[in-house]
Amino acid sequence: MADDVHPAIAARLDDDGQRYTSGRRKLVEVLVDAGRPLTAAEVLVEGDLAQSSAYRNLAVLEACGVVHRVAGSDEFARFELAEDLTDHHHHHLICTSCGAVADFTAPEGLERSVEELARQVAATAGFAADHHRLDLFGRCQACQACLPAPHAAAHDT
Amino acid sequence: MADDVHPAIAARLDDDGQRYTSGRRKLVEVLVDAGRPLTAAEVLVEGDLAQSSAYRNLAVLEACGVVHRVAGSDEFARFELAEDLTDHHHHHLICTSCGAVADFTAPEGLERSVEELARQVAATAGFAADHHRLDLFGRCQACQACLPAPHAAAHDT
DNA sequence: ATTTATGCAAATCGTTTGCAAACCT
DNA sequence: AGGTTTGCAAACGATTTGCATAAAT
Repeated sequence: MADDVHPAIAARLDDDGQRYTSGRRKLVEVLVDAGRPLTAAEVLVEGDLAQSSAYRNLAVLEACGVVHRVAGSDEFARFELAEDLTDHHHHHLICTSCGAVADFTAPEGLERSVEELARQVAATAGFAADHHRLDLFGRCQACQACLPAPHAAAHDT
Repeated sequence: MADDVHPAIAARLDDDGQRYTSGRRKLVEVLVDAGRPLTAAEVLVEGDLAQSSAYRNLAVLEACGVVHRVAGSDEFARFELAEDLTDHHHHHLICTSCGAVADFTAPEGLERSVEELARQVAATAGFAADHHRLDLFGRCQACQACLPAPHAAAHDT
C-alpha cells in the first residue's frame, strides 16, 4: 500500500531546492518498510550510511515535510514518514517499559472532536494550532508478559 | 489554590523511603509557582541548587510520582507537578517556534472519549494504557506577532 | 555513627559540525 | 567547473555520575 511515495517526496524536496539522493531514498525506504517510528540508531543499522549523513538527511527530510519527528518516553528521537505521504492520520502507543512506539488509528468521531477542540483553543487562547498529538502510554504486550508493573505507574493518570 | 501539596508529597516520598529535603521542597515550590512545565534550566535559575542536585532530585520526584516529565518540540525536558497533586488533568499547547509549553483543559466529554479509546485499544491491541497525552502544536500568541509562519508548517497535519 | 543528600568537576552519549573527497548536472 | 552531498573524526550540549563533604536521623 502507498507504494509510490517516491515521486511525491521527490517533488516535495524539489520545492525546497533539495535533491532526492540515493541516501535519502534509502532512508525513506527504511522508514516505509518499518511501518512504525524508528530511532536514529535503528535507521543507521538498516540503511547503511554514515551517521552524520543519516542525521543530516533526516533533518533535511523533516524540514521538507517528508519525515516527522516523534517524541516517545525515552531519550531517543524517532522518525516516521509524514502522515500525508502514507495512508492516514494516526496516533501512537508508547511503551513506558521498553520505549517501543507503535501506530494506531483513532475513531473518526474522536478526531473530529479534537479538531473542534483545536478551534476552540485557537479562539480563546490566541494559539494557532496546526496539528495535534494524541498518544497512549502504557505497557506493550511483550512487557506485560515479562516484567512486573513498575512502581511509578501507580501514581499516573 | 491547591496550596498544601507538601504533606501529600512528603507522604509520597516517604512511601518510597525518600526524604523531603529542603532542596526537594524548593524544587516543588518553583514548579508550583510557575504553573506551567519548566525546563531543567529554568528550574536551575529559580531554585538555586547545584545542577546535579536539581537533576537528581527531579529524577527522585519523578520516580515517586510527584513530578511528571513533559516532552515538547525542542530538545529540553520539561517538568511539572503530577496532575493528581494539583487541581486537574490537563493538556499542553506547544509552540513550534519558541518551544514554550502552556497548560489547557479539555472539555469533559473529550476526556471521556479518550478514555473510552484507551479501553478499546487495550482490548484489541493487548496494550495496557495507563495514561494519555493530548497536545496541540502551533504558534503561541507572541510568536504569531513576531515571526512569519515557518515553511515546514505547510506540510503538517 | 551510619545512612542519605549535596556540590563540584569530570564523564557520558545522542546529536551536530568542520572539512576534504566524491557526486551530481 | 560549480555547487551539493558524503564520510570521517572531532565538537557540542543536555544530562549523568564519582567522589568527598555536609546534613539528617
